Amino acid sequence: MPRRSTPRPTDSELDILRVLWRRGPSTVREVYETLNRKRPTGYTTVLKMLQIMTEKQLVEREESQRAHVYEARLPQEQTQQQLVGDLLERAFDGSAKKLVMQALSSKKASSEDLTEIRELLDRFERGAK
Amino acid sequence: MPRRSTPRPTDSELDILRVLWRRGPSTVREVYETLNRKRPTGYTTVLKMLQIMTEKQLVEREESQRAHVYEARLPQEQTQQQLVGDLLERAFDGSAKKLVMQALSSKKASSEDLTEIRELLDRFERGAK
DNA sequence: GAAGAAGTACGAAGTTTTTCGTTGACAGTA
DNA sequence: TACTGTCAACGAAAAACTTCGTACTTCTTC
Repeated sequence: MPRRSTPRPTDSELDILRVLWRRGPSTVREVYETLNRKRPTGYTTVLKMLQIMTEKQLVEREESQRAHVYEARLPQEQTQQQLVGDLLERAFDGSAKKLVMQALSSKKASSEDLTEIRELLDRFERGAK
Repeated sequence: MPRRSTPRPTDSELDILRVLWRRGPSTVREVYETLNRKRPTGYTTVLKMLQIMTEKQLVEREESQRAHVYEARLPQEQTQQQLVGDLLERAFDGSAKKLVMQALSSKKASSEDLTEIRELLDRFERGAK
């Protein structure tokens, strides 16, 4: 039975997705070399991860070339959406306010960022009140 | 060697922590009964989880009574802080702005919430610029 | 004080996640 | 054609997570 929605990526899977989002479609070797700089990993480890992620539908595989090319199936924003929504339910009892406030105190945002966030707030206030 | 900082709680652990935060210090049975309403679970499963969580220092155990009393070791806010900070690094490349924007679009916050967030923004702007 | 209820501890088994060695296929080259 | 390097596939093993049965202890009540 096919899965309705992609499962939440694990930590390692997210590491790989981040590479794919940044680089775009990539071969195993490319992912491996990018990843290896941050966190020492074996080539076959990355390969296996990508194979598993293909099964889970987290990535898509293009097999026309000898070196298969992998691509994230969902855009970064959609996965972020999923992860935030998930955290919201699991740890914040669905209170977006609390999450936002914790996020803002957790890391300084720049002045420009704060302005952008204000604009977003305005748009929300006006729109879906 | 003692662990410097508590590990990130897993999904099931978070379920239990949420109960403890809501109820305050509780016996296994109390946690079990609260949890069981939402998600069918065996008593010994909850017990085992709490034992493991004690080892991981996620909870503290008071053994003076026959029925041990468990308590979350960290306040909810601190754990939320940890989880948000973690997600921030892992999925948002450290951009609090993006996280906040995704959080706000993920779930409607009330008008009052938006106002509170604005106040927080002001405080940030003024303070740690 | 024996029976039963309620509790903890322990261990085991199933599942998922993570890592990597080995094998065999394929391509380029001397 | 044989050698060398690159690749995917597979399987296995270790670790983490999750669940629960069983055994033993302690308290209560008749």
